[in-house]
Order: sequence, then C-alpha cells, then structure tokens
Amino acid sequence: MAGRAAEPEVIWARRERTGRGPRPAYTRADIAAAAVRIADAEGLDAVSMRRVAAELGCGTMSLYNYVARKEDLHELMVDAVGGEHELWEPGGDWRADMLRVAHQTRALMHRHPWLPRLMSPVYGFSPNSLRFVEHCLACLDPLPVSYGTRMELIAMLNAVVTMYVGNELATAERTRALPWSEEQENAVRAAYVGGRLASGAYPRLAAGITENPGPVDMEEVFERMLGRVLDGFDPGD
Amino acid sequence: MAGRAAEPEVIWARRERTGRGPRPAYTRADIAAAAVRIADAEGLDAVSMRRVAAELGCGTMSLYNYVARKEDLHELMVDAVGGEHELWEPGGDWRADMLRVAHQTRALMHRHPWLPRLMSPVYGFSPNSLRFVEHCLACLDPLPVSYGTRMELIAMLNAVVTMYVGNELATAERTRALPWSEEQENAVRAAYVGGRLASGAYPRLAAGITENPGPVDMEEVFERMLGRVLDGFDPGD
DNA sequence: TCGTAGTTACGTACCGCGTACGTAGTGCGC
DNA sequence: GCGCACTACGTACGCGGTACGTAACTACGA
Repeated sequence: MAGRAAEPEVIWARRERTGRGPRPAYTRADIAAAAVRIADAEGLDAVSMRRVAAELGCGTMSLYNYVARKEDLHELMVDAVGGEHELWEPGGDWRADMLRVAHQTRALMHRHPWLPRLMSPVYGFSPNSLRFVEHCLACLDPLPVSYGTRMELIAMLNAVVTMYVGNELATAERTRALPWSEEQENAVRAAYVGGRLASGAYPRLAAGITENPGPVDMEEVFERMLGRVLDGFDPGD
Repeated sequence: MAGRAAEPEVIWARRERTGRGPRPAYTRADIAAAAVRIADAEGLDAVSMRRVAAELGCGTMSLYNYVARKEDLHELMVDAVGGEHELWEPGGDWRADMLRVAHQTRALMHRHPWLPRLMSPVYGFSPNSLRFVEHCLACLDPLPVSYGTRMELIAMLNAVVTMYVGNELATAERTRALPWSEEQENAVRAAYVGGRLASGAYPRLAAGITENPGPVDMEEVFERMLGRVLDGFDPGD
C-alpha cells in the first residue's frame, strides 16, 4: 500500500542538476567517461557499479544518485561515444555521405569493441542518438523518397553495420576473459567444423569452403554489404 | 606449473557419452529443453545454473558435467530451438524460399523471445545451425552467383531478421523484470521525445514523425525490408 | 576376474554482483 | 535562518557463476 510510485524512469527525461542540495561531485559526462575507460581497457564485463565508483573515487552507492539502474549507465556510455561521431555538412551525394557514416560507425565500434553489444533499440533516444539520426536525415535530403523510407534506410544500415562489426569483434571480446587465446579457439572450432564437413552431410557448405579456402577479406565484404543495402533504396532516377 | 591445460573447449566437439563411468542421468537435449522451458516462461535472465538444475531435479554442480561454462548452456538452447526450423524440399524459386525461411525465423523468435539476444556469430557451428545453413544454400541453388555471395546473402538476411525481431521484442523482454508496464514506459519515452522534437533542434526528425504520426505497420515494414535485402542479391537475369 | 582409472553426482564455499535501506551532512529556496 | 530536498556512502541481503573435494559407480586392461 505504501511503497513507492514505481513510475517509469528515463534518464534523459530528468535534468542533471536540480538546484536544491549540495552540488553533485560528478557530471554525467564524468561517469560515462569513467565507464567507457574501463570498458575500453578491460572489457564490458569489467564495468560494474563498484568498479566505476572506484574509478571515480567515490562510494558505490553514490552512483545511484546519478543513475537509477545499471542499465542507465549503459545508456550513458552509448550516448557518450555517440558524441564521437563527426558530423559534416552533407555534400549532396547521399550515397557517398551514407557510406561515410557507415565507415565512421565501424571505426567507432573498433575503438569501443563493447559498443555492438550495447546497441539496443531502446537506447535510440539519447541526445547524441537524436543528433546522429538528424544528421543521417540531412545526408538523405537529396534522396527522393518519403521520410518513412529514409528512416528505414538508416535503421537498416545501422543494423547491418552493428551486426557486421559485432561479428568481427565477437570472438575478440569473448576470449578476453577466457584462459586461452582467440587463435587457439578458432583453431579448435575450425578443426571441428572441418570434421563435420568431411562427414558429407553438408555438401553445399563444403563446396562453399572449397570454393574459397583462404581467409576472407573482411573490408571487401563490408563494402559489398553496404553497397547492397544502399542499392535496395536507390530509386535509380 | 601444475594447473590444468586450459585448452579451448567447444561443446560440439566432445561426444556426449564417453563410455567410462556411470551413465549420465540426462541428455544434452534434456538440459537444453529445461533451459528453454525456463527462458520461455520467465525470461532469459531466469536461466541460471541453479534454476536449470532445479528444473531437472539435480544438484547445481552436476550440470558442469555436461557443460563447461554457462555460455555452453546458451549454445545448447540456441541449437535446440534451431531444431524447430522446418526444412522443406526447395521449389526452385529461391526468392520465395528465402522469404519463407525469414518468416519462419521470425516465428521462431516470437515463440522464443530470448533468441535474438543469444544470436551470436560464435554459435554458428552447432549441428542444427549447420543444417539450417545447408538448407538455405539448397534454396539458393537456382541463384546464379558464387557460394561466397550466397553465404553473404544468408548472413545478411539472418542479421536483418535478428535485428528486426530483436527490436520488436526488446521492450517486451526488457520490461518483464521492471515494476512498470511496457505501455507506461513507451508513454514516458514518447513524451520525452516529443519534447525534444518540439525544441526545433531536429527538424527532419520532427518532419518524419509529422509525416506518419500513427503507429507503423510492422508486418509491412518487415516485408519491405526482406524484399530490399533480396533485391540487393538479385542478378535480375 | 579384479583392480583401477576415468566419470558422474553434488555439497560446500568463495567472491563478486546489483541494489534496498538507513543515516549523516549540505546548501538552495522560502 | 529554517527546513527540506538533495548528496554521499556504509552496511547488508540475496543471488549469480563456479573452484574444489569427496563418494559412488562402471567399463576397460591385466
């Protein structure tokens, strides 16, 4: 009957400073930066409330004055690195501009390998996310399709980039905690898959591997993928 | 100096029964089924080693005879529901067949809302995953492009479907643990975004919302997306 | 045939996690 | 200048993954 109201909390909807009481010792930016520093250096799993508090030099529970849940800390992190996106004046060639966006996103994720894991649709409303989408829309001004379609383009391009780079980085991020190296893990997996393919149960898969046994050029694949996504939206004038 | 070897462990590479010692009380299928049951009913976060062991009726640590890490349990889950994919004799129309694959995947994810979260590239080697990819390749037999390109098509389609359905389900899965409803959360977010848009800082975003204020038909969007992905690979003969 | 080695089963224990709660201190607004 | 809303943070709870030790059990080599 008593208890608390249990109203939905969206961190961006609450102003950072309320006026009353002692001035907070840290800003949201400070906290986000500390968390990002830890995640970059030690992986996302090292980002705990205690660890971030220690990094800041304050008590663990003090963090809860700034964020209601750990998840909000993640939102702060995503927004913070989203601010690293360089926004330029679109040049009129929407295809070139969107390619540049995609490459920038990929670079961002390489700088912060934990980012793909935190890329969630529900985080799409942070200040820097809004800015980013607005910038994409500006790049798409010359594209003669509805806003709805433009949004779909942006969503799809981001999804594909996130998935692609997530794949690129997954093993690396994963094996960070494990007692063996990425190469060892890959070797064991390759040996296992090789054995399965040799069983003859997957003829096409085997043929695919045979066709191109060497390591794939990931840059090339990425480029091709982007091209295909954009093709799907090109009215072809 | 002593310690253990610390060799990479891939669960699929080790046979289920070794012959020596008492016969195991459960099969991998039993364990996977128990975990899936819990995840379906109570969400992925309810799937803990203790909880799964309780569901099976055995001691917690007994599970570690079957899986080396909790992550392996996740692999078992993904593989188990992957077995629900219905594989048919491809009919010669690769486009229709791949659309059917995509719709089936989406249905699978709706049945198991935790699946998108576990869809990781490193899980791509389980028996049922291999079967699934082989089946997709069979569907693509009529498509006159290299195996490499076919693999890229499969990867991209799966990525897009996973992202799309993940978005669809994210809030639902997320708010399961929270003390307020999905509708309340959405309302608060919408109010916040409305306020930001009213600030005038994001004119194109605002225009986009104005253009289509009603709720979007997600089915339609899904269909359009699939079409675009496939278009990108259609040589057009 | 019979050890014995490789397994299974599982209780106990450790450490780290997110976070509820209570208390003390602080400074703006009335 | 009083009071209240806020900050700071120590303590504690319950739960998580899992290392480790022990006891029972069974297929295999001698």
